[in-house]
Amino acid sequence: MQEPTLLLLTALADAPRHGYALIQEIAVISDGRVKMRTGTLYSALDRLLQQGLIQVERDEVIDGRARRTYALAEAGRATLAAEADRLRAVVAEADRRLRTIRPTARGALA
Amino acid sequence: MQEPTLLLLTALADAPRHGYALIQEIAVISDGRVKMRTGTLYSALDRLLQQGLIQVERDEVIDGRARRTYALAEAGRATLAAEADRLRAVVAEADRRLRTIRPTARGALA
DNA sequence: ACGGCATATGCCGGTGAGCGATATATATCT
DNA sequence: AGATATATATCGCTCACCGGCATATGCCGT
Repeated sequence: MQEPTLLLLTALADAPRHGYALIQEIAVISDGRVKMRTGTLYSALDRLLQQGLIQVERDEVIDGRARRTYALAEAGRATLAAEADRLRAVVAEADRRLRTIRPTARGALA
Repeated sequence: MQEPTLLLLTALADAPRHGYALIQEIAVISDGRVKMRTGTLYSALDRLLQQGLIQVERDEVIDGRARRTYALAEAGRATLAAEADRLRAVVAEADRRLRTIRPTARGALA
């Protein structure tokens, strides 16, 4: 799973949201660093629907504009939790190794 | 940055290693879940060299077999640290949201 | 009245990482 | 002799991501 997908599932974890709201939510989550393009968003939503990780919550028309709201499915919830666990482990390992004194690297302290 | 790349940089964070050793080290880091293919490995190493994130530590011949050892460059160390920070934040956010009671989801408590 | 911005969804083509397969070569173990 | 481990390298396919484009409405400022 790549980061845009991870961010999408994360953005849906606490509440259902529609496409445009997801773009804004992801900007907030990533502290403004990630501005997801609609090409990425809607193709990812299609894919995640296909995989059963998310589901369509409802279709509405607000002020003449179509709005489709997506919700995280149970499978998506489980997938996100598993992915978070895996990444947490890798990040912890990276931190541990970055703090290690490097035995043979040029210019190492030891 | 995708996960194989993250794992490669992590595997080089504590000590320089050659290609084949990296495959094994990544299997250890990922608790046996990731068996990196040589196609992924060597093309990634080429790319990371190109980007200046890693460097060639030395070339040797051990028991008649060529062996090229790679080391994490300073830029790679910084990149890995930054990536770890970013991922840690996203994972924390995912955890927080997964623990949140969902306001409007079907069957939600509230 | 008109331009620009925000809201909102959707498609299309290019790029590039990842991956499976394949090739090559040596040493060791059975 | 054959299988397994060590070790590097290349090739072509696929697919997620991304930039760009298209479409449409509502709102705000001038």
